[in-house]
Amino acid sequence: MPQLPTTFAALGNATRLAIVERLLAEGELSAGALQADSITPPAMSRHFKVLREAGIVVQRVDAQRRLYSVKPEAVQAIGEWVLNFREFWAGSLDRLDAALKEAE
Amino acid sequence: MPQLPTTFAALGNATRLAIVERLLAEGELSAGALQADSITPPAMSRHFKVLREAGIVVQRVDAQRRLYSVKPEAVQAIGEWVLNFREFWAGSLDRLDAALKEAE
DNA sequence: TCATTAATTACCTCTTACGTTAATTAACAT
DNA sequence: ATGTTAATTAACGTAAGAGGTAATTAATGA
Repeated sequence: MPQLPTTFAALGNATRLAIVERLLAEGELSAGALQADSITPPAMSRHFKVLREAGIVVQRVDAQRRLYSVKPEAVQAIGEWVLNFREFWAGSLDRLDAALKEAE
Repeated sequence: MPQLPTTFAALGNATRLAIVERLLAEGELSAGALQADSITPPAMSRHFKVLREAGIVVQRVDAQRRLYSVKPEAVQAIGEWVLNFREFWAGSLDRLDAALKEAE
């Protein structure tokens, strides 16, 4: 499991964040379906690699297609990081803790 | 208010994430108090600038000292991003939504 | 005033990130 | 076999990120 800075760094790029958001909203999608027309396929391919290596997405092979989906643990790790500092929120978010635990 | 990719990018560096975590845990601290000995003051200063420009911290001036603290909205924005995709968690995190709203 | 403390800005170096086009690999379909 | 589709790897250029030393600004204190 990669470090949190690595996760944040991977999401710190608008193209990659958009990929992850589409996968979260629509579920598993192929590289082709995720292709943005403002960028070339090789560039997209490298973004997928960054996301894979950061442990944010997993790749599944189906013939020539590469199907991607988000790893729940990655998003959950971010949620838990926020919750780790819930004292900062003056205790108003205590229920988040239980909720995140349930999702495990 | 900066974009989410900018926020993630700012936290995507181990030194800056450590700064933010100390501020969250200990509250307002001066640049000097946050100084890591593995890095020079100028380098730290530039990290503070990145965090300021990303809207993650605010600077307060006290004589020669610069006092930093975390902007709650920034951490909250991350929490809300996670929650925006709560359907992904099979509805088990619905309560997070209410909790984050309370913290506003 | 002059030295000290706190932090930043200027300048330079090196590495990584991100994009492109061209070439390649792999699986299908005819 | 051959062409087509899907995606990646190779090779290359440019820009941004992160670090250092030296110089500078600003406030304090003797």
